[in-house]
Amino acid sequence: MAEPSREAHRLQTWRGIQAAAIRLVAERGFTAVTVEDVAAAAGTSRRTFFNYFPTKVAALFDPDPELADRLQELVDRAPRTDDAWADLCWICRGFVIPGDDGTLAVRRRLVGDFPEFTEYAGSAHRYVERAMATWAQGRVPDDPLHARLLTGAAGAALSAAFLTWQPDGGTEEFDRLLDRALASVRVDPPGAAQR
Amino acid sequence: MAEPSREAHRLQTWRGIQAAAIRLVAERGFTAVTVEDVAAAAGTSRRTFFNYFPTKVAALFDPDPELADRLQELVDRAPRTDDAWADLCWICRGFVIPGDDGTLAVRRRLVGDFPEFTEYAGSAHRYVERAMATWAQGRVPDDPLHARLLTGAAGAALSAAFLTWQPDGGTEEFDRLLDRALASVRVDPPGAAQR
DNA sequence: GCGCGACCTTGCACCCGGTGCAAGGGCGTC
DNA sequence: GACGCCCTTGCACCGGGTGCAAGGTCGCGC
Repeated sequence: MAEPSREAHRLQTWRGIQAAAIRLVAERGFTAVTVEDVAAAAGTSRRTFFNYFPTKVAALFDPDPELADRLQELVDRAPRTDDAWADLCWICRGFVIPGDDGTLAVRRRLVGDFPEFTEYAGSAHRYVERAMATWAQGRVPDDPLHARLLTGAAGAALSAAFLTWQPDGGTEEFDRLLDRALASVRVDPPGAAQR
Repeated sequence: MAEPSREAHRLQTWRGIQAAAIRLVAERGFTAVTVEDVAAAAGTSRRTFFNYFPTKVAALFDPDPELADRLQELVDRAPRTDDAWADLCWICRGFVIPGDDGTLAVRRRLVGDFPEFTEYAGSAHRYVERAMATWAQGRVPDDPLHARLLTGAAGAALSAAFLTWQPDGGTEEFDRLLDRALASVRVDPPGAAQR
């Protein structure tokens, strides 16, 4: 209703497809759902599906465009202390909490119900890792090893917390798990003395 | 020559296919080479290719069976101190050095020449991560978060070192890079006090 | 109001990775 | 020498992903 004004309409179909994808996959499992099924359920064509999402997994895990914008802002607002790892942890903590309207739990349940998915869990948050990667590259441009370690370790913490988390109450809340995960990992600059 | 004795013959075709795959991909790039090309170059059929390798990437990155055995031995021989992270680092260091007959460099060059590959670099050493994952699970069975952090962080160190390394002399040797990477990351048990 | 251009949708044809099946051939064994 | 196992291969098929071209719709300037 009202006039969707193109851009709004586009966002609407985007969400329609993602919703359909998540629903169907949650019902039948990833492999048992074809792109065609999803497209049909969303009321569009197969070809249109690929106009919106480059791959089948993307339809499940790509972030809502509005959320993606907020993530970018978050990265831009990140603190810049002497401790790059601490700064990155700050970003990580910010990533999840604000935008969560339950989709995180849905995805976690997906992974739980269909183990085939665990391998996607990594690539799942690829967009997050990409954002962190560019951040790290800008942060320590003269030390690529350090930069890669930072994003890699943060990614490891994120996915460890995500996989350990049980949204239906078996464990602590996700943010607490993530805190613990981040707290038990340290990435020091190459020259620093450890322990 | 001699009588290949079935098992030996099998190993031989396995290596033939992997060699063909690596060679072709190094020449033309991953996407420009089809499974059919590889099979033909290895003197077998497309179908046979899939008898040996489950996926196209696997043909490039699956470890030589003999090497895989050695890796398993390595994991079994791993030390068991109070410091799980240190033990895991020991395993990591052992992973690469012994088996390296240049294939590591070849693969690194592949990734360098065809950026499309960087995303495979992670899954590339998936078998290593799998080995580490089962190790970690046995090592800290009561703390899944910690177990996942261990393998995740180790994986991050491995792939950071791998991606930073330039086999043609631009940087330090791979094992030194890996040492530095492992040294600058710490994973402590959840309860421990940091810093 | 008209017309034009940009964008969006869709169908179609195609490529290629991956799998099940079933037939055929070679090697090892009893 | 015969039987059985494994290995190979072709064939047919599914499904993900892409290029292309036609048609429709929205928005905008005139």
